[in-house]
Amino acid sequence: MEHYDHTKIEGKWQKKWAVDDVYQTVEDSAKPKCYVLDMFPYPSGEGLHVGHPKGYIATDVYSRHMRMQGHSVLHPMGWDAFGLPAENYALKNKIHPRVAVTKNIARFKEQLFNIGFDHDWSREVDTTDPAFYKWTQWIFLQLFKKGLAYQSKEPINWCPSCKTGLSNEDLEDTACERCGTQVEKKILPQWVLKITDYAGRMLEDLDALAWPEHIKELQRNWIGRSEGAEIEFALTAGDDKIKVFTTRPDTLFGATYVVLAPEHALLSTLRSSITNWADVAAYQHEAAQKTEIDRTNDTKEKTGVKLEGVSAINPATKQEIPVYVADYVLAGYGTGAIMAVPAHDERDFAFATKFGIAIKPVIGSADATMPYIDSGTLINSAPFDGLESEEAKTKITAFVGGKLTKTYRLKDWVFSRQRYWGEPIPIVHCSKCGAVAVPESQLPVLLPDVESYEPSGTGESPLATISEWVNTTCPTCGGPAKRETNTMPQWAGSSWYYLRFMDPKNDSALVSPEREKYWAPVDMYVGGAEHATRHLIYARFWHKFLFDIGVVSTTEPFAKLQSVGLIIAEDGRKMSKRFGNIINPDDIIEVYGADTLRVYEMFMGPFENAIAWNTNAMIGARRFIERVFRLSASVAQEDSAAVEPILHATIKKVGEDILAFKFNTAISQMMILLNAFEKEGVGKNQFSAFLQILAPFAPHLTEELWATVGHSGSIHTSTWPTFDPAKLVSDTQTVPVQINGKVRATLVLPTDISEADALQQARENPLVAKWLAEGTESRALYIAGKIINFVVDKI
RNA sequence: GCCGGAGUGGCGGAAUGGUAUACGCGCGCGACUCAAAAUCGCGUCUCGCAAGGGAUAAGGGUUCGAGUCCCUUCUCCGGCACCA
Repeated sequence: MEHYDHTKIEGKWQKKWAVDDVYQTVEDSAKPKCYVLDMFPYPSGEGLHVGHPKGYIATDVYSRHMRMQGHSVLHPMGWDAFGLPAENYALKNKIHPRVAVTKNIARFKEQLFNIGFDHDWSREVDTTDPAFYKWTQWIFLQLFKKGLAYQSKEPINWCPSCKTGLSNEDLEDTACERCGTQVEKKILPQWVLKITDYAGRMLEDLDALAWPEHIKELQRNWIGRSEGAEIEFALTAGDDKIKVFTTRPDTLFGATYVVLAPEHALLSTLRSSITNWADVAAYQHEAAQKTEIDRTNDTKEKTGVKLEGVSAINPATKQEIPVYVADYVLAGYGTGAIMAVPAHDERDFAFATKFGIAIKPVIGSADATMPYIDSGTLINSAPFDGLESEEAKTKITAFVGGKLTKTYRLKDWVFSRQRYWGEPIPIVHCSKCGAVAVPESQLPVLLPDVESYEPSGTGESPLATISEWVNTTCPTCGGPAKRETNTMPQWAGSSWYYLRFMDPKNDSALVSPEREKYWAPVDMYVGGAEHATRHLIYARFWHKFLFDIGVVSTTEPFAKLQSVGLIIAEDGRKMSKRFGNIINPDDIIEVYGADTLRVYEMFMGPFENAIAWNTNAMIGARRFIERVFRLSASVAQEDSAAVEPILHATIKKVGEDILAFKFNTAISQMMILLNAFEKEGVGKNQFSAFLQILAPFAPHLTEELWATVGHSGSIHTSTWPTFDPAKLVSDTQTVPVQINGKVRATLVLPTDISEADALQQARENPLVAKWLAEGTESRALYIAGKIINFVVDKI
């Protein structure tokens, strides 16, 4: 028998599959469809390491299985090539991002090709292709027209190293997620997307999604809903009112002061009434200087300034209470103002204690330890005394004319980047007409070539230096105008790319309604959990918007989601060029073969677990592949009766496990089957069925042996074998016998034996009889096919 | 602090409430070989000569029977956090 030459076999089939178009997407309305998608990669300059393909292998196994099960399968691949990673790589290596991206894509593609994936490359998309980003810009215009894209001059997160503004999702605590630099606050004119309008729906619709519970939980935390009330406090000066958000309107009678965030707009409005304005202004200035870290670090020591000359009226008690400005109240949450109830809130308690403000208990008993933060029965709140908190919340809110409301932790999406390598924002600024949408007929607004694409750091994009591009005419009035020079964030293209795969060549719509109806939603989406509060938030937001304007027919983009666990390096650290611990799949494939790599990565452990790469352990996968190859030489014409039950059990289990993403147990079951084949023999039909269920994992080897055994056509377009439930059970089965829960013997019993006969046989077994004789049998039970248990009371 | 998830051999891990440690790696012994590699066979939680006993982070409970369900505690991982 020939030696197993993986290089020859794998190369041969990869070429043939490409030539024969084996994996071309077929839109057959007679078949159920299945859209299987990976989170597409950034084509970085470092190429793929063995960790990247893990998710792609899983979707490959899944999509191959679905194809063999008779589905129309869409399994595409593309490139998320705009954004900081690609641009930083280009800057570092002194080549234009366009050139770098082209080169990197070619490299990635070759690496993916070597692993033998079933991607349909005729549907490849690239977010930096003008034919693609035309539609990214189009979506922005629709958002703009609906008032969901607006300009803001609020301070935003600024990364001094990447020299660009960032969204909340781009942060890792208070540092830039890309480079780890602490972000600063910077006031820059920004385009912001009103994702908060969708917060409620995004939260509510999570419940029905077939996503891992922990991913949904991450999103729930990120969106962060609080239910409470907005209540207005009148002032002793002027007509303005302070609107506060509180989750505890039941404690309103205990509100002994009000706090405004330092950035609160009302402060400057009240300037003329505030007699200690200099102190207040100084405090505002001080707060503005603090970084996010400073501000959140002083969790204990509260600071603030009392507004002199202005007081508020508690709408419940009608008492005059002081107003403070303090930075423990955040401008960006709720209304930027709170009613402070020191008796029932830890922060308010600390502040009131420091500043000598009255503390009035209104829940529980007056002598309880303060602050008492739980719900309870109201006191000191006539006429609401004696009510429970829950009921009081509604009644007190109504009593003072407030309204019950919800507020979210989620912030609007800062959408401008002061960088070169992104989609130009299709807006023209006209001194007469303001911000004007570029007409859709003029899309795409092409990203111009530029001599220096280095970020300026001034808060202006590098595009601002190209005057011939910047200067244009206003689409509305025809007068002189300037183009918007900020670009979109990296997340823009990835927020809708999955739609483009359905209809990648369409030039008149981002996706045709027919194609969309056929393929949507994505049936299985696979990627890292780190995208839970980034890409997956943005994509859901855009999708819901596209649903609202009638572009898509589903309210959610991704019906099912599986998160892939990282492969970490053998040294236990993250695989990174920095640590020099990267393993390149090309090297593994050269020595061990693509099928070995695929089987190993699926066998390593549960798909969601982060597991260290271990080249030693990978030998097991290689041995498995070789044993299958060797076994093919001793396949008999006649089937082996002895392996029938285990063969059918394996067909059943592998099919179920693939659907459940339990690839490790699917492979172990196939190993058990292979062990049985080697021991008991295997017939041609049995071996063929085995090859078919192994085919999604080891497509090259199985394709080769499929032909060797005598089949024509590709195994990958063959029909998945069916299992015969009648063959799952053999005539006899091994049943353990327990005495008081301890196994004392095992019996081989006919499958259809009655309880009485089973117990009888057990009692006659000498090992069992010995134990039964030691006491009085008080109970006996036979769980069919599972176990026999005798309860014996000791004498 | 709040919210998730997880703790099983030397390692990755398996186990609809029903023989804990499948499958694989590693290790040991043997066969083949002049020898080695590869391959194949046997063994491999722990105490014990054995009969038996003990062990799924710790402790309790439910059950004929618990890794699995319930309660308490500990540890690790992830998220959120001056969010009113």
